[in-house]
Amino acid sequence: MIKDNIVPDNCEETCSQTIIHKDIIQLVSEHMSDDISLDNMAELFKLFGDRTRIRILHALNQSEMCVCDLAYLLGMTQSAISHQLRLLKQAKLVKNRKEGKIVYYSLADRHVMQIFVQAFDHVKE
Amino acid sequence: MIKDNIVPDNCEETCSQTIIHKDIIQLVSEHMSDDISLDNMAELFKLFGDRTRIRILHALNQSEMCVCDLAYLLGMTQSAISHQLRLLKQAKLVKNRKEGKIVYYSLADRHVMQIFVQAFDHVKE
DNA sequence: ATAACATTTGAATATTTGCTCATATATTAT
DNA sequence: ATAATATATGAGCAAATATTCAAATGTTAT
Repeated sequence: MIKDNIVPDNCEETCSQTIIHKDIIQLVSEHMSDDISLDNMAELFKLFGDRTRIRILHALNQSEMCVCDLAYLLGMTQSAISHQLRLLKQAKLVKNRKEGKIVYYSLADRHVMQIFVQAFDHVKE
Repeated sequence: MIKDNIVPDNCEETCSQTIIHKDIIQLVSEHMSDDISLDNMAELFKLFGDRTRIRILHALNQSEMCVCDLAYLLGMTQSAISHQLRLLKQAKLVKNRKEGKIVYYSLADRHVMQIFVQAFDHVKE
């Protein structure tokens, strides 16, 4: 789908922003993904972009775990862990099952961990 | 490499945190990556986890661009774009070349965009 | 019933972070 | 030289976010 020209012919006069390369802007804007997709990506990456959450996900990639085991493993309060698990669950990155008073969390989507693994390779240079 | 037991035998007495499954904690802790790697990953994802930066990266994936063209394309001030480009450059996600007074930015590492693409697939469900 | 325990949740706090605004730097044009 | 332009940068502000603390919920044991 080709977008309409986003760069008006008279933009030098009407736009506050300076434009140097009309042609490049026009070309790139035609291939820009819609904002919603990019926003969703940013939201996904935002969840990965936290030390606590990434350690939780990495741990759950090894084994299903309950909240207080995670808290002990990561050296954090159970409340802090619970708050983060809620965010991860909202994003459907983890799921849980209840067994008596204990709640076990696990990864909801193996596919997501592929992103994780690929980033891990990159970080190791 | 097998780590030493991180769960002391007498932990129920000495630890403030309750431990329910010693065996699982021991197992998972043996396979936890070192904190520095996970921290580096979190830092990388943090950079991806912002609407502006992800749009910049997506645009630069189409074509090298200068600062003020990016500003126009994304509808933001040149200063805001410049600040974000600085962060992306620090992380070696983008590089730049100078031609007169114009600075052209481009992706520094095609490999990084693989992470981007994989996440994009996931977001589209 | 009551007590103990695992977890959740809301409010408060502290930190981080993205943008704006003003200014500085660097290059080109006159 | 001076002016104009492209970019960079520092300070300040507002919004977002992670954790703590206290209290609520739900389950099991006595």
